[in-house]
Amino acid sequence: MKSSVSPSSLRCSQCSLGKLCLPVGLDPGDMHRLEEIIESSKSYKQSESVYRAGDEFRKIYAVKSGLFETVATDANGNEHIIGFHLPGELFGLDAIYSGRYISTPVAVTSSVACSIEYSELSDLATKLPSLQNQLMCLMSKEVHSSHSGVGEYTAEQKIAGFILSLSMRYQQRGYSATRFQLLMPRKDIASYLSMAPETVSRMFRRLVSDGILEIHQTEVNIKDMDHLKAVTGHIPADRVFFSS
Amino acid sequence: MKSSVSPSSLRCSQCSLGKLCLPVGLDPGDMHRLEEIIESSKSYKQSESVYRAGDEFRKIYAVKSGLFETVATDANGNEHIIGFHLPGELFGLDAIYSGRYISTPVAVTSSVACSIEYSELSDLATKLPSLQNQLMCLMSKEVHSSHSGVGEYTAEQKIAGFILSLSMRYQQRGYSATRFQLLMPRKDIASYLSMAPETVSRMFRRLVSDGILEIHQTEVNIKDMDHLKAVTGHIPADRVFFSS
DNA sequence: CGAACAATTGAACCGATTCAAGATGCGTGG
DNA sequence: CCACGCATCTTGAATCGGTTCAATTGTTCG
Repeated sequence: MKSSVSPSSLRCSQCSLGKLCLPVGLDPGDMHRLEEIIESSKSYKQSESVYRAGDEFRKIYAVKSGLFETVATDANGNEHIIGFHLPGELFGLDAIYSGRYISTPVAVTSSVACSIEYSELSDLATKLPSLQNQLMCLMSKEVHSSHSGVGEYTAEQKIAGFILSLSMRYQQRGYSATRFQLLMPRKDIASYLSMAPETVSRMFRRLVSDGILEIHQTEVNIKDMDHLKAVTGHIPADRVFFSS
Repeated sequence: MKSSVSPSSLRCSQCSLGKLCLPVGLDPGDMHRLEEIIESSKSYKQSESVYRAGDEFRKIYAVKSGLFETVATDANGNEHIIGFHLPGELFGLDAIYSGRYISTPVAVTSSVACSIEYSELSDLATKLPSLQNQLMCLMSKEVHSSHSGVGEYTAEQKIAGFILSLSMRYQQRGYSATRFQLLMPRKDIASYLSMAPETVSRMFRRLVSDGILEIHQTEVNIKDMDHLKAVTGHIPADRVFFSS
């Protein structure tokens, strides 16, 4: 039996999301059926949580505007930021396995998100192979991103990599790659990167004094992208891989 | 439209794999159709690689026996171990997104793996909703595992968590949870945990002198599981989450 | 304007790395 | 079967990066 999905079509070259924050690459008819199961958007005030870790998994969410961060509590009761979710990105996908959400998404600023009942999405994916492929692609990307941060990095490399990751993700969603807002507090960046807030400050200062960045309050301006990439010394989450 | 997939059935309570190293939970007929697309097993000698980072993505692989580790090269040319794959576990899933493998799986000892053409699996999943669900579940588990290691941990916690993770994964596959072989060299454990090989030795020594472990060459014996869990101080990859 | 919180800066401390040396295990050949 | 050589693992001491603690500056908002 010849496969109906060619290898090249497996590649998810365009995972950026339309205004409905869902994968594109579907034909208009399929897209319409997808839109039908998307629930209406909901606004979240600052510090408001979408659901709580431990809640039963039912929906996945897409950020429409603002910023969400996911918080997980470890066995010792310490909270860790395990991810930031920019407009166009999804969260809740990691709950499929256990059937319960493993982290709590919190709105960093006033934000808007929409949701999709996973069981309905799953059903629809059965009927629309291209949607199924998009979903697998999204999940794979998550795995990819999780792994790309692995390794031994200095505090400077982690900060540079963090800024670079935000830059690429904003760019992919159609925003500027060189100017954007750092909406999350320093202590949350610190938690996400597993370092002290003081170190975050010091590394920002170093990157600024090296002429790589400009930072004024929450506003970031990347002055020397090449130099920034050189500092990271690792494979960014969204980097195209090359054969070695 | 009522969903045909109830929320409870979304939970992948039994992700352990049968002798064919693929998800169970399929009815016999479906299982048979799945078996048909599984390619014959292949043996790999020590240090032999299954594919290379950068190769075009076509297949996913399941470990039948032995041990594989995946190696990624960062932008500076440094190699990092980003994962170990025990019998019954899959690798190659992170390549769906980019269409190319991002890491090179290497046999740590003489090992056996089988493969499945992803396009055929993807096609079949369209026809078998339960298979699609199993695939999503597996991917979700990968994301889950990747996140669970996030956070600031001491060298001792990382080593304890590593041993605990292996223990749970071996147990899930029907092996002993307290006695198993540490087939990978210390330097690869060190790379995986982002620490110096010397520190791996020191931490093993500490856990042994605390009466938590016994280690003789590659043989590990967990003497005090509760104490081991207490030392980790984080949420192991396979731990059932609780609401806080 | 002033209070409360967030971010920055400085100095001492600590854990992990690095460098160097010694021990152990293992395959090979005498 | 033992001796040798190589690789891996272990152990010790000095160094370094990041944390911690403490104090200051900056920012936001009632």
